[in-house]
Amino acid sequence: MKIDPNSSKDLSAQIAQAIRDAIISGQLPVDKRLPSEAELAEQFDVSRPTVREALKRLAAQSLIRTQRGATGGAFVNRLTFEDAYGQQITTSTLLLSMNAVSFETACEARYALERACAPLSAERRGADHLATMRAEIHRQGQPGLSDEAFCASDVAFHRALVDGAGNPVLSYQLAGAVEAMQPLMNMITFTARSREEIIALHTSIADAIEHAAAPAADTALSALQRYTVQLARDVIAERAARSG
Amino acid sequence: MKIDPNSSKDLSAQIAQAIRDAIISGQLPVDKRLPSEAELAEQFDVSRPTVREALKRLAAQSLIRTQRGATGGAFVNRLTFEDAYGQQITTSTLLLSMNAVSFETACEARYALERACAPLSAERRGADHLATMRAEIHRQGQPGLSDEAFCASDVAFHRALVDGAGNPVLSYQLAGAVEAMQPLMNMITFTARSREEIIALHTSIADAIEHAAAPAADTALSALQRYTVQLARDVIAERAARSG
DNA sequence: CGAATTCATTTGTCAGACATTTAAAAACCT
DNA sequence: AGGTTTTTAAATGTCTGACAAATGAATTCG
Repeated sequence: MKIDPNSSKDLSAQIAQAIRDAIISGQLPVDKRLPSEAELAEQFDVSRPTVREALKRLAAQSLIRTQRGATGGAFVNRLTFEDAYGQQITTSTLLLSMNAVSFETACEARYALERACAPLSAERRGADHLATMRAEIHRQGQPGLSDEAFCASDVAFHRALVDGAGNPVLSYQLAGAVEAMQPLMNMITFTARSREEIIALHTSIADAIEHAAAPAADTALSALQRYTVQLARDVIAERAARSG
Repeated sequence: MKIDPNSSKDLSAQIAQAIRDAIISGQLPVDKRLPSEAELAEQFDVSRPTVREALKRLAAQSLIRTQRGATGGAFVNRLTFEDAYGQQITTSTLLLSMNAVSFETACEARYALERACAPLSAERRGADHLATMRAEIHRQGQPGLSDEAFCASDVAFHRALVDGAGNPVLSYQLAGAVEAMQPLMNMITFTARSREEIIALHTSIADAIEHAAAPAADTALSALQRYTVQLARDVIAERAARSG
């Protein structure tokens, strides 16, 4: 393999891309051991620190894992759904916080995706998913629950709804949408009144899922979306009034 | 800032996490310049190569960018939707190829999400989105089109449908689902007969979007999903018969 | 034969050096 | 004085060489 030393990119970036391409194309199968750092350095005709920087780039994307010792080295990592969840959540969170995405836009995307899961969840959810939803609703009604705990419970409720669809690819896609919204949601659920309303809507959703009533679930989710957006508008308007 | 040299993790991983947390929490705003590598090395009490490995990890996630020269350094990067698309596509592709996700599961997730976009797209799509969809349908009918080109056109068609919803967060989420399916789709669209059927369904979808007929779009998308799944089943069955 | 030890391999970390890029400061010429 | 060229300083990019630490395998010893 060869690397262009006159490219605009770093050597380590080029090497990382070359290895990444080999992994994506299947040339390097899962659990395959890469050559040692010294061997890679010789193959690419660069120094070991440069190879190491390339490997760290790949490790940051969970594409490889490394092990020390005699039989150690860098191995192609099987990307698990859990790894992917984490990356998706980090990326989605930063995307929303850094790009001035309006609350309504984020909310619309989230509920559109969630409504897509609802019919599948109504059809297939297990007893455990329903039990989780009920338990989280109960927790949300506890007096003295902090805003952070309420939002975490809210996330858990919606995760259970999504997981009920029994499709890990969908769960992965939704993880980012649901969890990345949490910081934004934190701003608008600080009054006791809004909690009551949200709990009532959650109950409607759980009822619909329990009775495999997909249209009712869709209706309740739409209502929750409308209510959430309205709350956000009120909060923003009140803030503007107070500061203006 | 301090780092635990006895942790199970690499020093560079710990340092990367510390800086990542600072970015996510907002302590380090967009375009803020990080201390120089030499200063970071002193602050964390490690060597410069270790700091560099940490920075490369962050660069791999598009969290920072670096610039050489007198006023250069590492800057907190604004994560663009485009960057996020790319990461999402890479992650989704590997997730599907490494985890023995069934074609049907992936297909279900993709069409569930796409059907979630369709009503919004029917309501809001611009003339450009519709024009793109029509142009791609026309291309798909050209004789002598390679399988790869047909699939690329298929992706472009569905991207236009999704982008028509006018919600960048949705487009971002769907990018992974649609593009990651392309390698899988490549396997099943190699006969002229299947192309005709797919083109007919694409036309139904475009018609529905043009006339803001959300239910019709949903029906056509469902039909396309069913047809795709059936094609995949046939292809798999035929392969089993030929090899068995 | 089994347990302890040695050994070789590989990643993790460090120190120091030089190359390259870049913008600002200084010097210079008109 | 003004504009151009040169110099300089600061920062990242890369290399060399070395040592530490972990780990499995080979070896030695009881």
